[in-house]
Amino acid sequence: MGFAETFKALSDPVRREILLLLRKGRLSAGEIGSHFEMTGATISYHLGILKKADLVYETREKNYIYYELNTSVVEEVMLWLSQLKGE
Amino acid sequence: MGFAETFKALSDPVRREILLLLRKGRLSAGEIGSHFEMTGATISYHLGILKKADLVYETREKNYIYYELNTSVVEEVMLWLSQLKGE
DNA sequence: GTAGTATTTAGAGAATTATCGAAATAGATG
DNA sequence: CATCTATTTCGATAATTCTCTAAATACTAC
Repeated sequence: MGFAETFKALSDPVRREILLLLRKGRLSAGEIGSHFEMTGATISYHLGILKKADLVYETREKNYIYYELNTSVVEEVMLWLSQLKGE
Repeated sequence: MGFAETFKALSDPVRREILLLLRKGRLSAGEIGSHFEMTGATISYHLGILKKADLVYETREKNYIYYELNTSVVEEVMLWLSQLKGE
């Protein structure tokens, strides 16, 4: 939705790391979790925040939920930032 | 320093608003504060965070402390974000 | 339907953050 | 130096955030 949610979502190092992981393509919640020393519940919490910020979206398949980057919101953030420099 | 501090600094709506105010040029702490319904102490707290994140710098003059945008860090943030999209 | 795997939701505690009022610092001016 | 203005720092509190464990949901496969 608004920038508030997006910037908030980007402000956590775990969530930024998740976004970086997703650069190479979609991953299931479990695969994402395996990169961190945290419970699945905590990862799910972070994924929920990223999802609410529209930074990722999910696709359900079989037993899994796959997460994928949504770069269009990244663009919007960059646009917001660009108004700080020059113009 | 690191992105952690910068993104954290950007994650608060008051601080983002302060950055927008500074687009038009430097402002004293008091002038910045006059745009918000908060005590000077709180504004000072936010300015401290922006300063630590290198998003603003201060110049002291007379009785005042003026704050000014530091756009170079904004560039770095945009660079970080750009790695999420493309390539 | 039962059992098993993947993930989320709920509830709770610890840590961090935003805010305030009051006191402290810095500089200007009489 | 005494006082006034601008700003920050301190100590405390309320709110938010991150993390966990345990329980719930969703889907698969037998």
